[in-house]
Amino acid sequence: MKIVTWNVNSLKVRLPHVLSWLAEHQPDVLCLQETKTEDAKFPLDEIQQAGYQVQFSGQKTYNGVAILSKLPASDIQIGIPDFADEQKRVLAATINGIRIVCVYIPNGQSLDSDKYQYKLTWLTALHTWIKNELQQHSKLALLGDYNIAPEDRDVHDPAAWVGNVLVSEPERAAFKNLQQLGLRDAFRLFEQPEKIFSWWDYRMMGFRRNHGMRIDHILISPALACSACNIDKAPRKLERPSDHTPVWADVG
DNA sequence: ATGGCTTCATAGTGAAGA
Repeated sequence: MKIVTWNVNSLKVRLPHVLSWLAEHQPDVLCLQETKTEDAKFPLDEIQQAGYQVQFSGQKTYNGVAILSKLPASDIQIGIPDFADEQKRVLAATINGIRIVCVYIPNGQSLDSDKYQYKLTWLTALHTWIKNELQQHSKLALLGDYNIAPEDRDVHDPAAWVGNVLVSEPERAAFKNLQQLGLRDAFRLFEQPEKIFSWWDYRMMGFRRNHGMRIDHILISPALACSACNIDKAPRKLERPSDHTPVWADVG
C-alpha cells in the first residue's frame, strides 16, 4: 500500500493540488493535516469523484485532519482517547488491515510558551495511546506533521535552530520514545541524500535556498514491511504551494 | 535583525504557523 502524509495548510486553497497529486500518484491512503475546514464545509464531492473515500475531523481556521483511502475505513477514532483536546489534530482508521493514525502534532511556538507545555503533554498522551494501539494492531503506521526534526541532519542549519521549537531535547526525546515502542522512521530505513526536507519557510526564499526541515514523518510498526519511502518536492514548486510537501511510503 | 510569507477572520490589522 502506498501511504502518504501531507500538511496542506488549508484544504480549501490546496484542493486543486491535492486532486492533481491523487490523479498522478494514485496513493492508497493520503493523510492530510491543517485542513482548516469545518466538517460541514469539507469538499466531500470533489474527493469522492476522484475515487476516494474520506474521513475527516476539522474546525474553522486552525488544525483539522483527514484520511483519504481507496478502500473502506473502519474503526474510526477521532482524537486521542481519554485526552481532552478541543483542537482537531488526530484521526485513526483501519484500512486494508493496517491501523492508520493521522496526527497534526502541536507546533509549540517557543520553549517558554504555554503552547510548548501543551505540545509536551500532548506527546505524552500520544505515546500512551499508541502503545495501547500497538497491542491491538500489529500493523500500524503513524503519519503526520510531527513538528519535530528528529536529528540535526533534518535541519538545514542546526546552529541557527538551537534553543528553538522543533529541535529541543524534550521534543526529540518524545520522538525517540515513540521509536522505543518499536516504531521505525520509514525515511531512514533507506539510504538518503543529505539535506532532504519536508517543510520550507515561505519567507526569504526558503524553498529556493533549501532552507528547510524534515518534520513530516511516517513511523511504522515492526510487523509492517516497507519497500520505499521518499519526499515529493514537486508540489512545493507549484503556484500557491503549501509550505509542506508530501511524504510517502510503500508498506505492506 | 524576533522580521521576512501565507492563511484565516475580518473589513484594518492581528494571530498563528514553523
